[in-house]
Amino acid sequence: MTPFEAVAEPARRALLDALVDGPKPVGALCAATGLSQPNTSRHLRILRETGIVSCTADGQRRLYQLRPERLLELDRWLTPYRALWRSSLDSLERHLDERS
Amino acid sequence: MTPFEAVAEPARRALLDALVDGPKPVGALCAATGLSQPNTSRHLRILRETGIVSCTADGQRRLYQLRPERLLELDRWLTPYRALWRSSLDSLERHLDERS
DNA sequence: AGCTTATATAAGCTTCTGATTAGATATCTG
DNA sequence: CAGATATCTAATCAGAAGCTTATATAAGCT
Repeated sequence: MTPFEAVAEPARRALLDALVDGPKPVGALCAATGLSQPNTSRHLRILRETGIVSCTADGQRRLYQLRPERLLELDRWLTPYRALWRSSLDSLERHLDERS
Repeated sequence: MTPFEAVAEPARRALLDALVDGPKPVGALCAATGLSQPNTSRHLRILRETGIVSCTADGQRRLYQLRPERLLELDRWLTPYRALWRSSLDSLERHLDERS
């Protein structure tokens, strides 16, 4: 799965957002997102197979951790569009400047 | 539809990529992407309803144009992750520095 | 007006995706 | 070992999404 598709699902974005401040076990992710446990596991698996998170066993729990490198693909894809909206911001600024 | 979902579809990314260098009519977008005409129209409609492209009539054709502002949402969402992968790049650099 | 080109829409089909329920596996604790 | 806890997997189902074919609309041309 592409990172684009992985991140398109709101539940998965919620999981990722919950992982920004460090690794967490599945239970904590259920609590943070309100997803059912099986559903959490399913989405975590998708994220894991996409390479966006990794997981390490910790006794009876599994700690999930962000592996943000793959999100670089999103960032790279955005690059040409960034240039565009910068230029539209610029023209907005020019417009405002002209009016002031 | 969120920009995340809009951009998750490869066909729609292809359409957007084809629009980076300026507005184009539907026919040109079909040719550029290899999508069938009805399919192109369908995806363009989704992009239009999401606010990522706009369209203006030009005689019998319709010129589609990027409206990249909504993609800013993607960029903003990426922000915290950017910080993370920067720090992992930093630690990679430190690692390489130590070895040199 | 009649024909052609450009685009949009509708119907139908198939495939995919997400949620739930139930059950399996493994670890911990007493 | 028995029971409890944490997590994963499988089965099932409903709804969404994409593609194709066929048709409609509208603008241009002769």
